[in-house]
Amino acid sequence: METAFTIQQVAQRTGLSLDTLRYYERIGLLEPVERAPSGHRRYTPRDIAWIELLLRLRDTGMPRAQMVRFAELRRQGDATATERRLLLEQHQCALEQRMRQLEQHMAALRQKISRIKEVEARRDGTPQGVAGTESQRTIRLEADVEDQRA
Amino acid sequence: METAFTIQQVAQRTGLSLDTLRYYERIGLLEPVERAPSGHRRYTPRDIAWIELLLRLRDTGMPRAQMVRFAELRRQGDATATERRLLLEQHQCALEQRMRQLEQHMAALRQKISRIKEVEARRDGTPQGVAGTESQRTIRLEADVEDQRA
DNA sequence: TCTTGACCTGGAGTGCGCTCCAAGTTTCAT
DNA sequence: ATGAAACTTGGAGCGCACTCCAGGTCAAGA
Repeated sequence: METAFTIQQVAQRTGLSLDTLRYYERIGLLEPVERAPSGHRRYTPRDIAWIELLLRLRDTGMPRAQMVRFAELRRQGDATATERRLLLEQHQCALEQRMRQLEQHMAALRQKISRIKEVEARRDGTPQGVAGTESQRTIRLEADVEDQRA
Repeated sequence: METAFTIQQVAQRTGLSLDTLRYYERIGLLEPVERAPSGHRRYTPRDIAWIELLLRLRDTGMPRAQMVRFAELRRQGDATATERRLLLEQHQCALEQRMRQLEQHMAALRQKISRIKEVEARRDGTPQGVAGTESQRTIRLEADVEDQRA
């Protein structure tokens, strides 16, 4: 009737370690998992789905406290649906903002890379006659580093 | 000739704390900063530019070891330009991948939110006659949570 | 001169998110 | 029946990235 998974199987499916799974339960991210008569944990597909959601939230930078809060709300059932939705929407906003910031960082990074390329070009492309000493070039061209004012 | 900033000023400009600035110097992210005769740190605009680059790298998730490596290369001057560029390009790739992953998480989040909205709609939109007990609804509708199988 | 505030150093402390360990069951294949 | 593998618990340990503290020096205005 109900498929049940061992902690090992869940670890494989989710990529979490056994220790981490138990740890998440300890800190309240997972509600206490069902047990076999032996005391071994038996995870339901629902548990797995929940873990997968948690991982998304974690990977998108949701603070631990917020995740615990979300887990608590979930335990209280559908009555808290709106509150949970608001929490997720808030997180969504934060994530959007974060992504915009990353875009900006990316642009700056691209710029930095092309500045370094210029340095490389000057270095490789101006081999007038014989090779000058390394130190001369080193001193002359290091300017790229401080080019970063913007 | 050369503008110099106190640690306080740099903290304000960069958003880092005094302690963090000193800490970065200790672990080699910043090369030893110039000192006033008194022993107080005097940061140059170049230092600030470097810190700003570091912050970008940090905020885009570059591992600390890689940042230290990058700092070391920079100290060695233009001779290491290519190596530095490769390092940045590698980081850029990692960042692109990360951003794609975030997009996916974002999509999943949107889906999750609309599922919760359905729950809310069922709850609010089916007030046939009188209000039923809270507990009844709670049990019936909690399905949304395990809907997360994909 | 005195005091206040900015700065210095070395080192200890913190919170997060695991990760590892020891000592003791339980399960399972042979 | 036996031994290895899987599981349990409570608690200690770890790496990161700061953050705080004590005890001292330095700078500048009343």
